[in-house]
Amino acid sequence: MKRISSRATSFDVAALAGVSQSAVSRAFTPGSSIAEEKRAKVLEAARKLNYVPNSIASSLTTKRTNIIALILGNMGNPFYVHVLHEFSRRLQALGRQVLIFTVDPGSESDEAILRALQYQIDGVILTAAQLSTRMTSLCHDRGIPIVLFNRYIPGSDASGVRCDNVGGGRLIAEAFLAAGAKSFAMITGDPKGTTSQDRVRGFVERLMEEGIRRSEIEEVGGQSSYDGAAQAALTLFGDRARPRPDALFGINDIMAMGAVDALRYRLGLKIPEDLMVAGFDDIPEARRAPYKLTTVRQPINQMVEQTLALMHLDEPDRPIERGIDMPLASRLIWRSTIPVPPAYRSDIADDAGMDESG
Amino acid sequence: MKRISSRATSFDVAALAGVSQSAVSRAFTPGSSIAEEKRAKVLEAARKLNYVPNSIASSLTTKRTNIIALILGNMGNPFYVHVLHEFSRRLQALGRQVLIFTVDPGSESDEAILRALQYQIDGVILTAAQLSTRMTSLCHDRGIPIVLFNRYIPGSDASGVRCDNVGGGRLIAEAFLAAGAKSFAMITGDPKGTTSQDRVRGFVERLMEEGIRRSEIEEVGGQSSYDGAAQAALTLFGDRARPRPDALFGINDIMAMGAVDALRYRLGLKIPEDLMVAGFDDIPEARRAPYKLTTVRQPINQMVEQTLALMHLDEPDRPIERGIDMPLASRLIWRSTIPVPPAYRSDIADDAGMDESG
DNA sequence: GCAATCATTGAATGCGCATTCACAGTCGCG
DNA sequence: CGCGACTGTGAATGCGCATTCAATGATTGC
Repeated sequence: MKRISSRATSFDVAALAGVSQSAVSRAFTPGSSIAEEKRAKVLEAARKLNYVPNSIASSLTTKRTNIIALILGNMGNPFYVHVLHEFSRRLQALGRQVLIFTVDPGSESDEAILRALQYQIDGVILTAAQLSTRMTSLCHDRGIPIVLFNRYIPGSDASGVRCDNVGGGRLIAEAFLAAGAKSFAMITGDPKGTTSQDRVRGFVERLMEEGIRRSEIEEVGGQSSYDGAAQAALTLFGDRARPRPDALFGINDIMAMGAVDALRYRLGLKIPEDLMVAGFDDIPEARRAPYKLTTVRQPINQMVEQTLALMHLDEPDRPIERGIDMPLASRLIWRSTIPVPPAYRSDIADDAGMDESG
Repeated sequence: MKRISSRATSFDVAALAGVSQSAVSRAFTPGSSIAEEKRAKVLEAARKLNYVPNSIASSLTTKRTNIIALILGNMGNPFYVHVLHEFSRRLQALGRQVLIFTVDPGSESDEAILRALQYQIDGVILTAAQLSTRMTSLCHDRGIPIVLFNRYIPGSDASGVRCDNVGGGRLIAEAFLAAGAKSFAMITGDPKGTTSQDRVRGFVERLMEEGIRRSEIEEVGGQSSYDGAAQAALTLFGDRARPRPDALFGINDIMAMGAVDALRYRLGLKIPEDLMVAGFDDIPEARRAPYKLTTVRQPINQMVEQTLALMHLDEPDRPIERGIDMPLASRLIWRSTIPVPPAYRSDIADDAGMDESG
């Protein structure tokens, strides 16, 4: 059995193939000037030696690692898992690698970004975490694009990609109103996050247009999780003495699901008969039989594409766009947690799941 | 506003601090020989220049990148999401970075491993994907440990970490029998995976000990997903003409959940009255109110620790253990999809969720 | 048929850092 | 008071590769 040298270098391959090291490098670099015959010889030698090019070494000279840092702030929310999956797929297809960092929901991402910078990453995608201006400029000074996913930071240099959360909130208010709701409640998430704020704002805004006062809309904040929302639902609806609102907006699907389960199984309420509920995101779980959640669909694939476009990985020298924020349109998915008013009958979700075009 | 040089190098820092480049390197290397006073001077200069050490460059000399490749074969199963999260947390705490690769469930991981090797990763963790012997030796020849998570490959040099799936399958058979079940069915997953095979084996083995013949145990394979299992459940139970088995084993929780929903909402069956169901894994979703799934808990944290131990990241020169496979004990979590027999009353899950000790 | 162009090629260089080596002080101990 | 044992230090080197540069032979155009 042939003893194979572990970690052969381009020089080893060059020696075996009887060519220069430059030639080996060229053989593995698409588009470089090398005779097809010679390239074949090099590849053959490389195969014999189990040679694997060292990307780390090459990135020393090229200044590109093809690594993208993905910072995840809330893996407990399936929405972000879905996002991770989508980014992973797309970036792999583009020949990029994904370096993962998980941080506690809503906490600072500074440490993670610092670590990422040490690895000379080509870009940063940030979900559900705070971003300091110091880190933003640290990245931008180095020509590293940083994109906020599903959030934006007012006044920040960092660009962001998100859907129209205000509009989405309005859609939900609209749906509740159309279904005849008169009194309203919300379970909100991270109060520092613009995502939650905007959804609330759109929702409230629309209701106020109908003459409902803000003070009449009950609100409870919770941990941005299934359990947090279940807890919040109990504090909102557990008190039998108070009149019960007849519509509940869960600020995202996973929280809406937590609320739905608490309402049904702990308080014995019927949805939508006793109470209508809506979520936001349209995660795959939202359409499962126990939930059939009426919700607003985020155009994940569009958002992912937009994010990649903002990073313009193919033109690394292009100056980074600062502070871009182009909200994408979202749309309402009618299912079963709000009675469907006649005018909307044709909109009922066929439930092919989250669709590709968004 | 001070114009900050982008990407200062250790030489820049050295110049500003009035020391040699070696000193800068030492200042950032814990445990190296440098006077505290000088280190402080270096760090001060580094701060002024926004210097971030280049891990890529340093790994060229140290031969360690502190990057671990994590190959995920089935992100649709929350179990693996949980696993990813756990690895991410642990590895970050150990000062390692996680490079993610997603591959289609059950497909070859060769391409992903090859990409990982280019980045000179320090180790590979593989979940729910196939592994060729060629890749195994490619890694091992380079001294890179590769650990299979939640599976093993008979005859492979790669070590694996998993729970006692055979024993877990037996626990479930046991539970069904204790609850008085007489006829049985299974929805199985990836037929190539030892995990599914072993669970089936233990389950069938235990039933056969009670005189039940293998041919009497109905089995349908499905896509290893919620939807795949829902589909499988309909083919198993949709035929009203045949006698209905009174116990169904879903090979993992996400599939059991898909089956439960299909049985309840499509076929109108009551669980556990008409039919008992069990899953496997004990994912966080399993304990939610609509499911309350009786299942076998995998000791995730133990498994993660075991995996890290097998990679002995702190002793990179230690030879790699080949073909290690030490199944960890699993245990049954009683919830509501199997009627709890009197003898087991004290075992009912308090449902604090997946616990830390496993 | 000859000069000008072009496609290939290898030697040399540098990317940013850790590490080795030799050397200058310091200290301890007899 | 003196010599070995240490500690701290900087110059020099090399990690594995891409790239530049100059040189070569091949090809084209006229």
